[in-house]
Amino acid sequence: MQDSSGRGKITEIYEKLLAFFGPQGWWPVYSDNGPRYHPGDFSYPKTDIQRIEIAFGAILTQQSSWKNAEKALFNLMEHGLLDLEGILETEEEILRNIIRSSGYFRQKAERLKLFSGFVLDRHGDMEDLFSSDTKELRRELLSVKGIGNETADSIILYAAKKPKFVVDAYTFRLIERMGIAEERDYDSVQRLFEEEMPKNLEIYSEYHALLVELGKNHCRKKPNCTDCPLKQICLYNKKA
DNA sequence: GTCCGGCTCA
DNA sequence: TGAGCGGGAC
Repeated sequence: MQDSSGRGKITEIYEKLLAFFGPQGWWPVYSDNGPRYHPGDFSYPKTDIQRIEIAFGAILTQQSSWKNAEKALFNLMEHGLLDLEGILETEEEILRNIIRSSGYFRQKAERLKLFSGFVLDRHGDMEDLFSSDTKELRRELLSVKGIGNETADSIILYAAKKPKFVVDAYTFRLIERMGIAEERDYDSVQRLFEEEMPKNLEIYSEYHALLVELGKNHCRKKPNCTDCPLKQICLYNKKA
Protein backbone atom coordinates (compact mmCIF):
# COMPACT_ATOMS: atom_id res chain seq x y z
CA MET A 1 0.00 0.00 0.00
CA GLN A 2 1.26 3.42 -0.85
CA ASP A 3 1.98 6.41 1.21
CA SER A 4 -0.15 9.38 0.32
CA SER A 5 -3.57 8.04 1.33
CA GLY A 6 -2.60 5.93 4.34
CA ARG A 7 0.52 7.60 5.64
CA GLY A 8 -0.05 8.95 9.07
CA LYS A 9 -3.45 7.40 9.54
CA ILE A 10 -2.13 4.22 11.08
CA THR A 11 -0.41 6.25 13.74
CA GLU A 12 -3.42 8.47 14.26
CA ILE A 13 -5.71 5.48 14.73
CA TYR A 14 -3.37 4.01 17.31
CA GLU A 15 -3.25 7.19 19.31
CA LYS A 16 -7.00 7.60 19.31
CA LEU A 17 -7.66 4.01 20.28
CA LEU A 18 -5.12 4.11 23.08
CA ALA A 19 -6.56 7.36 24.41
CA PHE A 20 -10.09 5.99 24.26
CA PHE A 21 -9.69 2.44 25.52
CA GLY A 22 -6.46 2.69 27.49
CA PRO A 23 -3.73 0.02 27.58
CA GLN A 24 -5.14 -3.49 27.18
CA GLY A 25 -2.33 -5.44 28.79
CA TRP A 26 -2.42 -8.45 26.50
CA TRP A 27 -1.61 -11.32 26.92
CA PRO A 28 -2.91 -12.50 30.32
CA VAL A 29 -0.81 -15.17 32.03
CA TYR A 30 -2.36 -17.33 34.72
CA SER A 31 -0.16 -20.36 35.16
CA ASP A 32 3.03 -21.05 37.08
CA ASN A 33 2.40 -18.35 39.66
CA GLY A 34 1.86 -15.75 36.99
CA PRO A 35 -0.40 -12.85 37.87
CA ARG A 36 -3.95 -13.02 36.56
CA TYR A 37 -3.44 -9.84 34.64
CA HIS A 38 -0.36 -7.79 34.06
CA PRO A 39 -1.35 -4.59 32.32
CA GLY A 40 1.76 -2.73 31.35
CA ASP A 41 4.01 -5.61 32.33
CA PHE A 42 5.56 -7.03 29.19
CA SER A 43 8.03 -9.28 30.99
CA TYR A 44 5.76 -12.31 30.71
CA PRO A 45 5.97 -15.14 29.86
CA LYS A 46 8.91 -16.11 32.06
CA THR A 47 8.68 -19.90 32.03
CA ASP A 48 8.05 -22.63 29.47
CA ILE A 49 4.71 -23.42 31.07
CA GLN A 50 3.67 -19.83 30.54
CA ARG A 51 4.94 -19.89 26.95
CA ILE A 52 2.85 -22.98 26.36
CA GLU A 53 -0.14 -21.32 27.97
CA ILE A 54 -0.03 -18.45 25.51
CA ALA A 55 0.59 -20.67 22.50
CA PHE A 56 -2.27 -22.99 23.46
CA GLY A 57 -4.47 -19.98 24.15
CA ALA A 58 -3.74 -18.69 20.66
CA ILE A 59 -4.92 -21.98 19.17
CA LEU A 60 -7.95 -22.29 21.43
CA THR A 61 -9.21 -18.80 20.69
CA GLN A 62 -9.24 -19.29 16.92
CA GLN A 63 -12.61 -18.03 15.71
CA SER A 64 -13.89 -18.28 19.27
CA SER A 65 -14.51 -15.82 22.07
CA TRP A 66 -11.66 -15.44 24.52
CA LYS A 67 -14.09 -16.26 27.33
CA ASN A 68 -14.72 -19.71 25.93
CA ALA A 69 -11.09 -20.27 25.06
CA GLU A 70 -10.11 -19.23 28.55
CA LYS A 71 -12.36 -21.83 30.12
CA ALA A 72 -10.69 -24.49 28.04
CA LEU A 73 -7.30 -23.12 29.05
CA PHE A 74 -8.18 -23.24 32.76
CA ASN A 75 -9.41 -26.76 32.28
CA LEU A 76 -6.12 -27.75 30.69
CA MET A 77 -4.33 -26.12 33.60
CA GLU A 78 -6.32 -28.05 36.17
CA HIS A 79 -5.40 -31.26 34.40
CA GLY A 80 -1.74 -30.28 34.43
CA LEU A 81 -1.75 -30.17 30.66
CA LEU A 82 0.24 -27.04 29.95
CA ASP A 83 2.76 -29.67 29.06
CA LEU A 84 3.84 -30.82 25.62
CA GLU A 85 4.41 -34.48 26.54
CA GLY A 86 1.22 -34.46 28.56
CA ILE A 87 -0.82 -33.37 25.56
CA LEU A 88 0.67 -36.11 23.42
CA GLU A 89 -0.01 -38.73 26.09
CA THR A 90 -3.62 -37.67 26.59
CA GLU A 91 -6.25 -39.69 24.78
CA GLU A 92 -7.71 -37.62 21.96
CA GLU A 93 -11.26 -38.10 23.18
CA ILE A 94 -10.29 -36.99 26.69
CA LEU A 95 -8.50 -33.96 25.34
CA ARG A 96 -11.53 -32.99 23.27
CA ASN A 97 -13.70 -32.97 26.36
CA ILE A 98 -11.22 -30.89 28.32
CA ILE A 99 -11.19 -28.15 25.70
CA ARG A 100 -14.79 -28.56 24.54
CA SER A 101 -15.88 -25.08 25.65
CA SER A 102 -13.58 -23.41 23.13
CA GLY A 103 -15.59 -24.73 20.20
CA TYR A 104 -14.17 -26.58 17.18
CA PHE A 105 -12.85 -28.92 19.83
CA ARG A 106 -12.09 -31.82 17.47
CA GLN A 107 -9.87 -29.67 15.28
CA LYS A 108 -8.28 -27.89 18.21
CA ALA A 109 -7.46 -31.10 20.07
CA GLU A 110 -5.61 -32.27 16.98
CA ARG A 111 -3.90 -28.91 16.64
CA LEU A 112 -2.64 -28.96 20.22
CA LYS A 113 -1.20 -32.39 19.61
CA LEU A 114 0.40 -31.44 16.30
CA PHE A 115 1.92 -28.32 17.79
CA SER A 116 3.20 -30.17 20.86
CA GLY A 117 4.69 -32.91 18.72
CA PHE A 118 6.40 -30.38 16.50
CA VAL A 119 8.01 -28.50 19.36
CA LEU A 120 9.18 -31.67 21.08
CA ASP A 121 10.57 -33.23 17.90
CA ARG A 122 12.27 -30.18 16.50
CA HIS A 123 13.27 -28.25 19.60
CA GLY A 124 12.56 -30.10 22.78
CA ASP A 125 11.06 -27.10 24.52
CA MET A 126 9.49 -23.72 23.90
CA GLU A 127 12.53 -21.72 24.85
CA ASP A 128 14.56 -23.43 22.15
CA LEU A 129 11.76 -22.95 19.62
CA PHE A 130 11.73 -19.25 20.38
CA SER A 131 15.49 -18.94 20.07
CA SER A 132 15.12 -18.91 16.29
CA ASP A 133 15.00 -15.52 14.64
CA THR A 134 11.57 -14.13 13.83
CA LYS A 135 11.53 -15.08 10.17
CA GLU A 136 12.61 -18.65 10.80
CA LEU A 137 10.26 -19.00 13.76
CA ARG A 138 7.35 -17.80 11.66
CA ARG A 139 8.22 -20.24 8.90
CA GLU A 140 8.37 -23.09 11.39
CA LEU A 141 5.08 -22.21 13.05
CA LEU A 142 3.31 -21.95 9.71
CA SER A 143 4.52 -25.43 8.81
CA VAL A 144 2.36 -26.85 11.59
CA LYS A 145 -1.12 -27.78 10.38
CA GLY A 146 -3.64 -25.69 12.25
CA ILE A 147 -1.39 -22.69 12.69
CA GLY A 148 -2.02 -19.93 10.15
CA ASN A 149 -0.85 -16.36 9.83
CA GLU A 150 -2.67 -14.85 12.77
CA THR A 151 -2.00 -17.66 15.21
CA ALA A 152 1.67 -17.78 14.23
CA ASP A 153 2.08 -14.05 14.67
CA SER A 154 0.19 -14.07 17.97
CA ILE A 155 2.58 -16.70 19.29
CA ILE A 156 5.58 -14.77 17.97
CA LEU A 157 4.42 -11.50 19.49
CA TYR A 158 2.81 -12.47 22.78
CA ALA A 159 4.68 -15.66 23.68
CA ALA A 160 8.09 -15.28 22.01
CA LYS A 161 8.02 -11.50 22.56
CA LYS A 162 9.37 -10.63 19.14
CA PRO A 163 7.86 -7.59 17.39
CA LYS A 164 5.49 -8.92 14.71
CA PHE A 165 2.24 -7.16 13.94
CA VAL A 166 -0.82 -9.38 14.28
CA VAL A 167 -3.48 -8.88 11.61
CA ASP A 168 -7.00 -10.19 12.15
CA ALA A 169 -10.49 -9.90 10.71
CA TYR A 170 -11.08 -6.67 12.62
CA THR A 171 -7.96 -5.18 11.10
CA PHE A 172 -9.12 -6.03 7.60
CA ARG A 173 -12.55 -4.63 8.28
CA LEU A 174 -11.19 -1.36 9.65
CA ILE A 175 -8.81 -0.60 6.79
CA GLU A 176 -11.54 -1.59 4.37
CA ARG A 177 -14.05 0.80 5.88
CA MET A 178 -11.55 3.60 6.27
CA GLY A 179 -10.31 3.07 2.75
CA ILE A 180 -6.71 2.92 3.87
CA ALA A 181 -5.26 0.03 1.89
CA GLU A 182 -5.87 -1.33 -1.55
CA GLU A 183 -3.90 -4.51 -0.96
CA ARG A 184 -6.10 -6.83 1.05
CA ASP A 185 -3.86 -9.82 1.63
CA TYR A 186 -2.42 -10.60 5.04
CA ASP A 187 1.21 -9.83 4.29
CA SER A 188 0.46 -6.48 2.69
CA VAL A 189 -1.70 -5.31 5.56
CA GLN A 190 0.90 -6.47 8.05
CA ARG A 191 3.59 -4.60 6.15
CA LEU A 192 1.44 -1.48 6.14
CA PHE A 193 1.30 -1.43 9.93
CA GLU A 194 4.89 -2.53 10.47
CA GLU A 195 6.24 0.12 8.14
CA GLU A 196 4.41 3.00 9.71
CA MET A 197 4.60 2.05 13.37
CA PRO A 198 7.87 1.87 15.31
CA LYS A 199 9.11 -1.70 15.48
CA ASN A 200 8.26 -1.98 19.12
CA LEU A 201 6.96 -4.92 21.15
CA GLU A 202 4.71 -2.93 23.40
CA ILE A 203 3.18 -0.91 20.58
CA TYR A 204 2.46 -3.97 18.45
CA SER A 205 1.01 -5.76 21.47
CA GLU A 206 -1.27 -2.90 22.39
CA TYR A 207 -2.28 -2.00 18.86
CA HIS A 208 -3.64 -5.42 17.99
CA ALA A 209 -5.50 -5.65 21.30
CA LEU A 210 -6.96 -2.20 20.75
CA LEU A 211 -8.17 -3.17 17.29
CA VAL A 212 -9.92 -6.16 18.80
CA GLU A 213 -11.61 -3.89 21.32
CA LEU A 214 -12.68 -1.53 18.57
CA GLY A 215 -13.98 -4.41 16.49
CA LYS A 216 -15.99 -5.84 19.34
CA ASN A 217 -17.52 -2.56 20.47
CA HIS A 218 -17.78 -0.34 17.41
CA CYS A 219 -16.43 -1.60 14.10
CA ARG A 220 -18.63 -4.68 14.14
CA LYS A 221 -20.17 -6.35 11.13
CA LYS A 222 -23.16 -4.21 11.87
CA PRO A 223 -21.23 -1.08 12.77
CA ASN A 224 -21.91 1.04 15.81
CA CYS A 225 -20.44 4.35 14.74
CA THR A 226 -22.32 6.56 17.17
CA ASP A 227 -19.70 6.73 19.89
CA CYS A 228 -16.79 5.31 17.91
CA PRO A 229 -13.42 6.82 18.87
CA LEU A 230 -12.49 6.98 15.18
CA LYS A 231 -15.67 8.75 14.13
CA GLN A 232 -13.86 11.97 13.26
CA ILE A 233 -11.33 10.37 10.93
CA CYS A 234 -13.45 7.60 9.40
CA LEU A 235 -15.33 8.13 6.18
CA TYR A 236 -17.54 5.11 6.63
CA ASN A 237 -21.23 5.88 7.03
CA LYS A 238 -20.60 9.54 6.36
CA LYS A 239 -23.30 11.18 4.30
CA ALA A 240 -22.23 11.67 0.72
C1' DG B 1 -30.66 -15.37 16.81
C1' DT B 2 -25.74 -13.48 16.28
C1' DC B 3 -20.97 -13.57 16.85
C1' DC B 4 -16.49 -14.84 18.52
C1' DG B 5 -8.74 -12.87 19.68
C1' DG B 6 -9.08 -18.78 12.14
C1' DC B 7 -7.75 -22.52 9.49
C1' DT B 8 -7.92 -26.42 6.19
C1' DC B 9 -9.36 -28.47 2.18
C1' DA B 10 -12.14 -28.91 -2.14
C1' DT C 1 -13.58 -18.67 -3.27
C1' DG C 2 -16.74 -21.34 -0.26
C1' DA C 3 -18.08 -24.90 3.04
C1' DG C 4 -17.25 -26.91 7.37
C1' DC C 5 -16.03 -26.80 12.08
C1' DG C 6 -19.08 -25.61 17.43
C1' DG C 7 -19.75 -24.35 22.27
C1' DG C 8 -21.12 -20.48 25.00
C1' DA C 9 -22.04 -15.53 25.94
C1' DC C 10 -25.03 -11.73 24.96
